[in-house]
Parts: sequence; C-alpha cells; structure tokens
Amino acid sequence: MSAITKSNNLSIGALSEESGVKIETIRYYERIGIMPAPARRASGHRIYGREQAKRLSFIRRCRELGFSLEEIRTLLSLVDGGEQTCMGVHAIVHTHAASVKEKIRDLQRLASTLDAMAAKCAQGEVPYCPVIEDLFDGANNPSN
Amino acid sequence: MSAITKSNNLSIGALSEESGVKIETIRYYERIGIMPAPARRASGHRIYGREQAKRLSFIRRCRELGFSLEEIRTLLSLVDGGEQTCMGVHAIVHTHAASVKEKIRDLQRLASTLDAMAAKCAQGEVPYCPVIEDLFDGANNPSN
DNA sequence: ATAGTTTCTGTAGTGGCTACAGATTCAAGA
DNA sequence: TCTTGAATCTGTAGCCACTACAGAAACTAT
Repeated sequence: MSAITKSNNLSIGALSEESGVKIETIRYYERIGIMPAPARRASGHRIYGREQAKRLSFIRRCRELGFSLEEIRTLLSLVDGGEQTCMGVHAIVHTHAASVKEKIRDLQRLASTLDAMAAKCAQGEVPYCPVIEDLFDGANNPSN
Repeated sequence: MSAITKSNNLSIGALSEESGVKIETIRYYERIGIMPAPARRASGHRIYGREQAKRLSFIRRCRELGFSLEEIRTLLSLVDGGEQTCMGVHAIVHTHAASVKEKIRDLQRLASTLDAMAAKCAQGEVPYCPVIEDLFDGANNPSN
C-alpha cells in the first residue's frame, strides 16, 4: 500500500521488516547463495532493490509452504535460467505435496496412539501409570 | 522369543540389534545423559544388562511417538525419581498429542494450498508458470 | 559532540542424530 | 601361535535452517 515502504533502496533492516525474514536469515541466504550478494554502500552496508525484495518474498512464501531450501534453489534456478516450465514446477510441487500428505498420515497414526495412551492414563492419581508400563514392557511387541 | 538374544551381558552391537537403535545413537544417548554409563570390560568395551535394554527400548518407542528427547528425559526422571503419577504422565502425553494435532492441521492447510497450486500448474508445457508468478507477485497478499 | 540504533563480520549453538578417522580389541580359523 | 576380519573405542565434524551472540564500525537524531 504505502509507497514509502516500497522504496528502491532498502537497508537490510527495511528489507527484513518488509519481507518478514529476519536480518540474520537474509545474510544466511546470501551466504548459502540462494540470495545474490547485494550492492554495498561505501561503508559496507547492504542495499537492496525491488528485484531482490521480490525474490526474498518468493523464498519466504515457499518456506511457508514447507519447501526445503534445496527445492527452492531448484525452483529459482528454473526461473533464473529461463528454463521454467509448468512441467518442471509441477513436478516439484507434486512431489512436495505427496510428502506432506505422507507426513499427515504418519502424524494421524501418532495422534490416535497418543489419544489411546492418554485415555488409559487419565484415570488415576496413583503412583503407577499404565502408559509407562506399556512403553517399558513393549506394548507394541506382540511377542510379549 | 529366543533366549539367546535376551542375554544379560550385551555388547553395544547386540543391544543395537535388539533395540533397533544404532550404535552411534546409543553412545549419543549416553553422552547426553539420557542413558546411564554402562559397565565396561577391561578393554573398555561397554556391557549392558536387561535393565538398560528396557530403558533403551522405552526411549525408542517414545521417539517413534514423536516425543522430544527433553520430554523423554522428563518422563524418565519421573520414573527414576519414583514420583511417577498418572497425572504427570498424562500431562506430558496430552501436551504432546495437542502439538501433533496442531501440526496435522498446519500440514493439511499446506496440502490443500499445494494441491491448488499443482492444479493450476498441470495445464501447460509453456515456459511461463502461473505458480511461479503467484509466488513472486504475492498471491497471498490481498493488497496486491 | 554524544548517545542510541543499525549494521558489519565471524563464530558457535540448536535437535537428533550420522558419518567419518584412526586406534585398539575381540573371535574364529589355519 | 599367528593372522585376518569384524567389532568397538574416542573424538570430531557434518546435516538442516536457522538463531544468537560478541565486538567493531557506521549511521541518525539531538
């Protein structure tokens, strides 16, 4: 909205605030080569332009979607190299979506096991707990 | 089942095999104090007994349920201190279950966003991708 | 001039392992 | 007994994606 915050010469602090990415993280991204080294003032302070601000926001959105920095690197290299196709992007998105869904299934299994445990456990204030017993004696092991 | 594998003097390798926890991880658990330092042979090789084997299996099961080592440490200190109550255990299990469920919700939101992205993307083999556009131009930002 | 904020570089810590390197020790066969 | 190969030992460094410092320099405002 405000024209001021969309200035063309951003300090790292301004960029941080605008993008929601912490200063240290921005420098980290530069160090690992996922953000390009920006121009510098005579003093050595970094200055960023619109281009870089967009790139950083792209990275942040991808991170929020759970993409790894390696995946993001690949995505960005497609863009940078101009070899970007829907096919390539789709493959990455699809693979990532599949792994997210797998993780959901894992966690759902976990959650129901934990609920079952908690249900057993809630009953008493006695100094012996069936949950601990189960975990110690191998509740998941049919041979016991 | 076999009496042999349930021997009383386990080498670290035997313990590893029995518990399904890698040798390096067992040593790591010892280093961080979640497993007690075992007896040693004259040569310095570690020897474990039933007690420790049970403890390690307990830890492994807890890890499979997604408990952090800190949570496990707390659980174990309740057991070790004899202060174990259903209440205390229940609190830990319940808190953990809640955070698992929260993570599930997060991931479900992610998954549907990713699906929506993939759906847009699957269409063409052209060198411009709507997904990349969205991510670059701030699809989630209503002010754009 | 001075105070307070921002930025700079470099390094180390987080969790939960995992992977080495290089030295010893063990177990089994000839 | 000797030898070979497997197991174990210690210690350190790497993984991911940051985060948190320390100490110095440079900005901004009064």
